[in-house]
Amino acid sequence: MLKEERHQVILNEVRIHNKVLLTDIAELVKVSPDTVRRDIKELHDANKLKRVHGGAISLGFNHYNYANREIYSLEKKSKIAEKAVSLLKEGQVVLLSGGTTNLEIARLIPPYLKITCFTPSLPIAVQLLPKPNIEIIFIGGKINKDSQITIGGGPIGVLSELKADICFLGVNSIHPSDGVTEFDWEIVQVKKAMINASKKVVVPSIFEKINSVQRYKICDVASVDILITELDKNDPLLKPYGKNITLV
Amino acid sequence: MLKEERHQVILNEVRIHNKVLLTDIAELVKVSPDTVRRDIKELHDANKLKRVHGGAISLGFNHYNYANREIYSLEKKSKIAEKAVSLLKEGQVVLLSGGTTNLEIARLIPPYLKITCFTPSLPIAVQLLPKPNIEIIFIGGKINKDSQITIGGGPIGVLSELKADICFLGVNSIHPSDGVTEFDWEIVQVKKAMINASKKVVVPSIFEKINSVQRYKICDVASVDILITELDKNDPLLKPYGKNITLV
DNA sequence: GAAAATCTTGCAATGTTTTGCAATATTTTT
DNA sequence: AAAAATATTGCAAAACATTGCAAGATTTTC
Repeated sequence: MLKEERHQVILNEVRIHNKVLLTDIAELVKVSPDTVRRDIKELHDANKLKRVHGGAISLGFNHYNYANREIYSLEKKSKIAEKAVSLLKEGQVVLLSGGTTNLEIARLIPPYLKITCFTPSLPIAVQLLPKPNIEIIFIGGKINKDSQITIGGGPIGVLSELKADICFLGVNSIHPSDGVTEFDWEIVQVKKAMINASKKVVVPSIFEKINSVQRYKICDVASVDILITELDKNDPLLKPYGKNITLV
Repeated sequence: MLKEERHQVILNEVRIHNKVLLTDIAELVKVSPDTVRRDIKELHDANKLKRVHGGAISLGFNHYNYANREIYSLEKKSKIAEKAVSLLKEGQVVLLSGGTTNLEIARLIPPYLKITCFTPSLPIAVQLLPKPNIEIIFIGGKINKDSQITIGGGPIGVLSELKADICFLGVNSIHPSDGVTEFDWEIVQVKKAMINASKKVVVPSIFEKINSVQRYKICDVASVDILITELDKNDPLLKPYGKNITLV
């Protein structure tokens, strides 16, 4: 049995039971306890579980990692969010996907601006709550705990009946020829529905972190109307995107 | 059982009851009192709880940040929420309306209990988020900023297709002859839909505050299966409710 | 493609942590 | 102040972890 396979077995057990006993795994996959120990040590170092005397337990119990996931890039994020907010006009129907950049946008939306915001993101809804002039419509469904957005048929159904003026689509990866991609299949489905549900698609993203390709495709670059980054719109790095996209 | 697990059990008990008896834990997890003592000592050193003679208490417990009256009502609320949580069984589909008592229930749901929670309440969804075994379905729609729950056709539509095992219905007023009443018409509609969407309706409420009548009617007392209050179930004040309702 | 370097795994010797018990001290209750 | 409950301490057995090592597998280098 390959090491990778054992790792998957261990992580799966942790996922199901929130813990594993070292001896149980050793017996289950028929290797020495030493090997399992080394496996657990590796997974611990990779921050996939917490190694403890006698086995390992799930990280899950105290994970509030969403809030402080990427503090260092906050400044760039604010810059992007400011540009994004400047696109908003009174009376618009705005669709906000999840993600920390969109959360920052939500934070910066002026409280006196009368708009309607649709979102499947729990933190974004909470962020918008105190702004008196913003009408919030939460797109309900099953909550994905990693991304803290709703996924599945529910949200997709709601989105199919919506045509928002503008959509801020938080993305993990964008590439001139491979388009917008994502690593979670269910999130891809929601984001596809969001694109269909909007007249205009805006991607606000830290350029440094997004010029990459992930497993599943959301859409072509051509489906994106506006790309907002921390860079100047004339920056040569953005040249490959310039033909079909408005840069901000 | 791993040491880390015991620690989680202890912290969870402290979270729920604001205190633990050393002997109770020893019996619960079936180890010697000495071991529990050592566990509590460790958790104390890690500043997770306060070690005291005979067991441990919650850190926040003696902070007089609240007015006395609020602490008083918080205690009642916790008492009610504890009773409510004890009704839950693994695998159930649970419907939680909004309100502070239900928020307290959400707080006390053990993180290792595998249940599915439907809720239209933003704070309750956020409260449930870190509990790894709970599947959260947010009932989407337009958010009412006062109550922080979704209202209108969206939620009512979703609820019409649901049959939950149990519904915790937060209420403002209940009266033996006038039934359950509410002052906001839109919230009434959602709560009516919740009652229809559940096999069993539980009303958890501070008795002192609810024995009153408001503008709009949600349902008769007969539609409520279980009434949970801070009072003993044999308290004469509850007598008028006793005929059709199980008191807890 | 062969040799060298690296990685993986199980074993054994040694070190550490965990746990329950018993004897003794301290605190709380009556 | 005595009785009861809880804490502390030291100890020993068991469980678990660490380290170094060697045999075999895999990858890299030439």
